Amino acid sequence: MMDTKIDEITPSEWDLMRIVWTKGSVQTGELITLLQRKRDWSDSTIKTLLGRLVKKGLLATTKDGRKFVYHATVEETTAMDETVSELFNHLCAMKKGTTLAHLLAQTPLTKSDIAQLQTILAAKAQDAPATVPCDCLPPDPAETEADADCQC
Amino acid sequence: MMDTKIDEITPSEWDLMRIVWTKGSVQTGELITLLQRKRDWSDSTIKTLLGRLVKKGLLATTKDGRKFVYHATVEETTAMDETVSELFNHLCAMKKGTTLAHLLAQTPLTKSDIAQLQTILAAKAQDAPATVPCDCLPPDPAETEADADCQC
DNA sequence: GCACCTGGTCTACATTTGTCAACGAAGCAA
DNA sequence: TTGCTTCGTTGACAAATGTAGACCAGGTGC
Repeated sequence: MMDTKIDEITPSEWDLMRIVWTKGSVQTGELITLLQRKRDWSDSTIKTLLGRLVKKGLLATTKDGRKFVYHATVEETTAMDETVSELFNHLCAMKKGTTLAHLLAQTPLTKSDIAQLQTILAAKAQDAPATVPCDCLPPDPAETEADADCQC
Repeated sequence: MMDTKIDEITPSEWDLMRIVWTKGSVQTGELITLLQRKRDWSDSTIKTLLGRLVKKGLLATTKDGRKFVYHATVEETTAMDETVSELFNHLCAMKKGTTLAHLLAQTPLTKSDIAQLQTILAAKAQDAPATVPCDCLPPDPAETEADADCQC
């Protein structure tokens, strides 16, 4: 049961995937044309990437005559969510709030996106803690629950 | 002019950096002790990573007697902001809102983080657009501003 | 029917990342 | 002072990534 490792999409692969997601399904030729408007890659390079994505299980193919038609096996939003969550997991818990603020400020959002975010925040505000401790230092097995060293 | 490529911190390096950021400055020994509580790495591995981080310009050293004391050359929040922004830059503009919602929902935030985010959203709500178009397809040079194909 | 495209597969090679072991110099402890 | 410990430096090697050429097979145009 080939579990697609969504969180291992490389930067180059994102460019490919985005085209596939947006078009729904594509054939090599079209993909190459589109991608070459953005990236200065040779046909070969794109074909290689395509092959690797199929091997990784992120793209699947169906035969159309003798050609392949590629389509994504995961939703774009799922991939985005997982990738972003994965990154956040590696960051200091205490500073995520600030980072999110930075991110929100610079991301173009629609009115309805904003409304949705506001709803979520309002709900979280209910039982939000006063502090979220830094989790950058691995816990000392020989230490009682007092986060001795963290200078955050 | 050695510009530190913040956005090229590898997962392993994040673990190292977080300790340095949190402690302010560390010596090899302490760093190794702390990291080994979390990662099953040999001393060698950690020393190599340390060396690479110095070479990348993310860590700087000052001599304390004959040992080195390592300290970060960029702030943790700066690194977090840049890395996260960088990732977001590769994602579909139209779907960022949903991804942010997902992220906000699952990230522990303090009351003041939430308040800050709410302020930002309130401000953005003022002149937020009704839609943010998908930017996954590279623009066709021969096409007039009509995003013909985007099925988003 | 033959020459050409188009697209799939293989091989290739440099760089980066994940992991280490080995070596050498500088202190500290006895 | 002699040896153990600590730390910095090198070299190494496998896997992943970025990038591309070569080659082969099935259609298409004429």
